[in-house]
Amino acid sequence: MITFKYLITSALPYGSNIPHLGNIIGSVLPADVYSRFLKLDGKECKYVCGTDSNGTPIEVEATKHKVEPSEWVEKKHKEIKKLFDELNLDFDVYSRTDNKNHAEKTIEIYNKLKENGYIYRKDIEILYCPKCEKSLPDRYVKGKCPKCGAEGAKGDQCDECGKLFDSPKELIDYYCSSCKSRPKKKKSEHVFFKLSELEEEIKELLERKREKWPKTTIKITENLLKEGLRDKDISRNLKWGIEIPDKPGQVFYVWIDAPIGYISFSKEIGIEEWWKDEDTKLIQFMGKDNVPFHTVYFPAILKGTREGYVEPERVKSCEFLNYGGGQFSKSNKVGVFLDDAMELYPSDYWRYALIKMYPGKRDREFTWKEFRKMINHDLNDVVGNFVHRTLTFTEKFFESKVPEPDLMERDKEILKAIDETEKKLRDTLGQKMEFNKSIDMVIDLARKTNKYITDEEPWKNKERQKEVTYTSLQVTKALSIYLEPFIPETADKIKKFLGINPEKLEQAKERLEPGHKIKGYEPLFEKIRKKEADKYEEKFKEKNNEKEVEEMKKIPFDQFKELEIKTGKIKNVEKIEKSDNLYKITIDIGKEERTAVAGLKNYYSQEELKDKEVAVVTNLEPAKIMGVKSEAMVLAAVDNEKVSLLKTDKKMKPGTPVE
RNA sequence: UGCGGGGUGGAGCAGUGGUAGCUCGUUGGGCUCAUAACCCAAAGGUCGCCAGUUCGAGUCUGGCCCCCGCUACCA
Repeated sequence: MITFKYLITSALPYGSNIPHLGNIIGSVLPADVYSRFLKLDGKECKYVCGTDSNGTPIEVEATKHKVEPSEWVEKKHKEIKKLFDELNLDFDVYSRTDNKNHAEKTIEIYNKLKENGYIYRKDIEILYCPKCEKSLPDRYVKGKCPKCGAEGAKGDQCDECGKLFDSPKELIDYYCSSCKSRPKKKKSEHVFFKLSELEEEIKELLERKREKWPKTTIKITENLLKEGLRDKDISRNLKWGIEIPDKPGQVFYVWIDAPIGYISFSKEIGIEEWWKDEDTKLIQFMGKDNVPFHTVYFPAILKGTREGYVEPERVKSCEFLNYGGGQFSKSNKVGVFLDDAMELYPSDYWRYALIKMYPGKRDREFTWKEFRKMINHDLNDVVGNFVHRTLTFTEKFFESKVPEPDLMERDKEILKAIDETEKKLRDTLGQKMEFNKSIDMVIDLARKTNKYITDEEPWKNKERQKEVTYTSLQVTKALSIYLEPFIPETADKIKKFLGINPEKLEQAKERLEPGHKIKGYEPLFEKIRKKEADKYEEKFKEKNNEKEVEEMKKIPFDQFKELEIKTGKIKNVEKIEKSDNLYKITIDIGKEERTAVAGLKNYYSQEELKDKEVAVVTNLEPAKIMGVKSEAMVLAAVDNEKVSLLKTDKKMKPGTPVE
């Protein structure tokens, strides 16, 4: 019989900040539950993970805090590791991608790809910020969205209207997001990976795994393949990252090196060869946004080495857990983060609630109300109280010893339910990875037994005391085992109460011997009061607002002076074809006339605008918007619903400077 | 724009052709061993809308309306 090796990975937490609840339930927690379950079932299983320590956001975050990226990552990595420890995530290795071992592995794989002809170079045009002295990835360029006119649209996509940009240069008045100055265009030679040549192999991979991967994973991958795979730019003009050996000054794109972390971390614990062992089952956990990297890019890279790496057996992706009507956001700090969480409640509270909320099928919302309900009702009332009453019976009726029963049909039914729960667990958790359902099965066992106790009334029916106590104790023991993958601290507590130390899933079927003495007990959980939950709801709402204020950046006066603002008189207004909101406006600014493209159509009619005297920025770099060259920018007060042009309150000559 | 997911009693969800279910909440009752807990019962749904297939549809088909997500660096 083949003994499979189970290699569990979860998407690497990104080291720019502390993960939030969404990050936890998306990857590290389900992977932990799963690997704990496999280990409990006696499988050979390793869970590898680590901090993704490279890339721009970390560099940006470090700069913001005036430290070196290495220092920043060092700090965050330690914090994250400590928090994960508190959450009882049972990694076999939790490393990081900014160590030597990882860099070597990445370079080794890159060299293999190069040997096999999958690497080439090409010139591309990038944006470079002279002030920050660095090139800007799309997301770090901001500007006004040419479609909806929203300010602060990111270079890859406008958050307001969803418009996608091929290049951040499509933005009106684009600027560097960190220093607000105007980036310059620059040519740069980049390294490309011939992903297109591996398209067929990836398609074959998908076909092979069609039965095994979950539906969402398949869909996302199919979608990607439908559009056809394009070669991938794998280099970045950054300092912080793994330097490309034959391309000094450039580092690997983080998504190239990050998944390689799974391999390099495995190496650290001496199981690198699992990656080329056909008996290895690679099981990967991640949020849905990470799927392409695990079903397409990473497998393509591994295939490109021609070294027989294993394919992912299962790629479990999860939908998003949202907060306050939107997504949790690392960059905007919306929602509850792991450090907040661990300060407030015990690890098992979070583990339980998050698993229950596991967004397997659709996005879900984290609410404090629901959190409180889950803890108070499921954990406290059902599990906690069940264990407590069972142990009380044992103490009161039988001097803390397991009684010798004379089992009736009803008792046997409950005992049978213990064994059935194991089967259900294997199915819902082991096979189907339905996290929320699987923990429900376990809680149900306690629920069912609670009902049985109430029906049998052992406090009244003295002749039934033995059987009911015996049976409830067996259930309690089973719970201490079944709960372990989900809420290990609680499971351990119950084991201590009972004075046992089972380590395998099958042991749930072995009964506690009559005469066995229990060690003692205390309440397992404490309820969350309504006031408390309400307070936190308020608190984490406020947090948002603070953040917005923080984002307001001060600029030196000199920078302001660089802007040339003048009064101008609108001469002519034309609609721009195919545009929802744009006008082409001709403005008299004194010595000359300028053309401006402005998003005003939804707010002003052509007639209203004509002959208006307005404030105009006249020294912006011209930008082409919807095919029209815009050489000036009309200033206006902008709200979500209203837009009001700025104009002088006395009559001024067109072209008068504004200071 | 394209793609995906979803719309089931007050809330959160399960349910892929055969009497509409679970947890919470509400109301009433039981019990009093236990952490004001536990147990029972009731009320509450024309399963988003329309048309079709079928002996029979929440479940299949077509159209429509809403919500949400993804669209290649937020799990």
